[in-house]
Amino acid sequence: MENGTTSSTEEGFLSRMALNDNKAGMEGLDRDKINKIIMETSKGSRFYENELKRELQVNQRIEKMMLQKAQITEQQLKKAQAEVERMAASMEKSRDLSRVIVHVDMDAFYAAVEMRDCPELKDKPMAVGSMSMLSTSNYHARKFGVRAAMPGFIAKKLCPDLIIVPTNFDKYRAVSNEIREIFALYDPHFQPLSLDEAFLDFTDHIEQRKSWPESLRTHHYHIIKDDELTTVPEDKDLSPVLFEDSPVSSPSLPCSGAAAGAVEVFGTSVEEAVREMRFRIEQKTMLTASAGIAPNMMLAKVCSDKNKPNGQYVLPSTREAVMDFIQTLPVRKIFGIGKVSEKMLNALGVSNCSHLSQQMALLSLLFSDTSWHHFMEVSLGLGHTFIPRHEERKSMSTERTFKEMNQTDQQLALCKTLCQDLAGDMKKEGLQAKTVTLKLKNVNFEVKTRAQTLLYAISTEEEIFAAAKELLKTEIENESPQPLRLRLMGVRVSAFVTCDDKKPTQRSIIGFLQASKNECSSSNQRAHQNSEKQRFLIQTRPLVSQWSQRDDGSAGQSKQRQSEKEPQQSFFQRAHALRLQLQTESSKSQEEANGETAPTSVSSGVLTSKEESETADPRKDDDFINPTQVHASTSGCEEQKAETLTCPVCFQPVETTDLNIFNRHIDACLHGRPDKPNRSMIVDSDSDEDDVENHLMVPISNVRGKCEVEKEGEESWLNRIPPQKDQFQSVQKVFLISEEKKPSQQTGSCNSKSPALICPVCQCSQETDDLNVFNHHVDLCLNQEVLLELRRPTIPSARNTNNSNRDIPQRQTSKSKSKRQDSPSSPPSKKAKNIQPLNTIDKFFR
DNA sequence: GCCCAGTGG
DNA sequence: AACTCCACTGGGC
Repeated sequence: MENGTTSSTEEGFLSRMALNDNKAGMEGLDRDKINKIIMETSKGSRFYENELKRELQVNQRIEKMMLQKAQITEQQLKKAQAEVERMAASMEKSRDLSRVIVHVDMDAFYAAVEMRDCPELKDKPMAVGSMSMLSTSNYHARKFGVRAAMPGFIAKKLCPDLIIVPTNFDKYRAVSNEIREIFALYDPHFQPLSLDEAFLDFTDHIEQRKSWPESLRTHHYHIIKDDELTTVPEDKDLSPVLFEDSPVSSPSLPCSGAAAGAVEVFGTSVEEAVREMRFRIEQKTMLTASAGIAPNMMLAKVCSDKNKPNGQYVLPSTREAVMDFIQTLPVRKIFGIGKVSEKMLNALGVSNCSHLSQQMALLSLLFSDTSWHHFMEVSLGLGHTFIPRHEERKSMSTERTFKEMNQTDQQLALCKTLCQDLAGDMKKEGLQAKTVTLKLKNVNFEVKTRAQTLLYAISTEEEIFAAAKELLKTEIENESPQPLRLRLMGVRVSAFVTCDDKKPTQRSIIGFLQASKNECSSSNQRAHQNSEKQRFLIQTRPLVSQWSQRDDGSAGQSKQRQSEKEPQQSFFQRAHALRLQLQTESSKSQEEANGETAPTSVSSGVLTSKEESETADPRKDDDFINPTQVHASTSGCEEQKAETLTCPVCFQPVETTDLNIFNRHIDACLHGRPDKPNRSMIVDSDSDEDDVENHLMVPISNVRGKCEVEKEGEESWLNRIPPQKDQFQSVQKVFLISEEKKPSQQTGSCNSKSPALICPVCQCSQETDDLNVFNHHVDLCLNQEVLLELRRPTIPSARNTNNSNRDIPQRQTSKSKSKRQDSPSSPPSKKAKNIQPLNTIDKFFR
């Protein structure tokens, strides 16, 4: 704790190479001895030299930071302290202790699987991997300092008797599927982090479990017979104890002798439920798992490590328990704080979480807003209280390490092979990408990446290689006349644009609702399937609102927003932005009513031969918004009277200019007449999330210069928002473009079966798979919880102060940024009691 | 959009 | 003699 991995600085530096014993089963090792062996084994290698270099860079970073620290004035610190306290208070208000989050983690997973399948290994130190890298080790080996992410040859030095078993991922995947089946029994929306761990939300299960009869909580012991699991709870004995020094599996169970008919009855508490889950995992796979139970994900993750292996730890859902727990927690235990961050924090005298809160003012001046906000949450024991749903992958890559390769032809050939592999993988998932990135590592372990974004999406080996080859050639030329001396090459693709229905991957409502603009809208795809009529492609442009920006990973800020493409907005961003928009509009509706914002006329304008010819172009797949299209589509618009708005549900004009009223009408339509065919139902009786999305989008478009267009019996709305008039700089466009794509490009559908739906606002599970009903519920939640808060007039103005500058003198800037970030819960709180749910949303957005 | 660095499994 | 592969995030430019 005191000097974690930095103890071996007697060697000079290289703390980054020292043993990281921050892992279960590695307590009380002779670190100095182990580090000595590690260093001696590594010294002089190119790898070591490179690590030395990187260590130096980190040290320079720290020096720079200390210099900054030295320049901080008392006054600045004071001011920062005030800000920190304000922030802490507002975060405190967001504390939600009502959820029961569980993190499950298999014990030494790969190693355990191998030991199970080869019992001779059970008593021996073993690891899974190769001489160059280990994936994991058993607890026996950990005593020697052998651990995951350590090269095998070093491990062998530490433990000459170590047995290294090659990885067998197919086997691990199979076991993983087995345990996931069990996870799903407790939370169908569990979130896997890797093959062997997952987050589960037990809240609902616990609630239901209360009324379960004993029979539902009774489980049989299984035994092994002829290499097969049977459920006969008799005779034989099964002792899947993998770790000699770990408590006998489930100490509370009647031990394995398992008298005839051995059963175990589990209680109704959380602990019992989790114990039951672990019991089932063990019975099914003969492998043990550990679990952490806590009110949020951050804490649950830490807790699962607490009683590893084969144990569990409950952190009571009280503020006191949480705060006590957090105080002594080493910062390195926090997910996201690795060796570099730890070292930087250590340099500031911060090694555990109580230091974290003590030094928060200082940290707020030295770290980025995102960083110190995260620190702050950690120090308060806050974390995500609901589990985000699985999202679409963002990139796909393949890379290979090899002996020095310096021949150009070899390098090109390898590059081609990589592209081939990658194209194969992309095909499996039906992906098309626009960005190709080449990764190179030279023999000195220096890594370079070179990327190129194309105007259109690609997927074949030839296409990828064409881009990768150019990147590679450039690097070769840059190096010439010296040869490029490589030890690794990789190719990655990203900026995906397709959506394929071959893989009905289990996606959450959020995932479904996520609009990747470049994707074919599946509702439209379905529209094509369902009606042989001309297709419509509804295109959206990103809504850029301050708040919604936070969603895309909190960082990218403008990264994605600035680019004209890939908005990747979540359903929530949209809903949020919609409310924002409605709110603004509502307050301005008077002015607008007098025609100042004459609706920009847009019309189907349709599709002209030009369009049609464009569809033949592969680029068309991008569905990018082409100004000429926009323009073309404005030709035949009919302006609608300012006094009426057309309801996208019932298609009736609503005589109002008050957008709140209008919005209520829409809600009423959805709610009061769920059976009435609405737009989404027309498009697709299978009603998927994109339809919901469209429902949400349409009113937005109507809000501003609305213009209804009729085309072949289907309505759509097009509009343009003059950005200069939009105080949020929110832009929402819906374009109507005729599509004549080849069927093969259109048939994609992002799945259709709705999973059980959980409202991201109130987090209640909604007993419906009707997305209109669900949407209505979300609408209500948003209305109640968000709209009210959004009415506060201070929010929009924060936008203008959006310079990101983290120098200390610019504290002001940083503050306004942070103010913006926590604005949902900052002071002006006549709605104080509404703050809680808002912060939940806030979390969601991160 | 490009690139590097950090993190975790 | 020998230090992976993959995905993602954040920040600087």
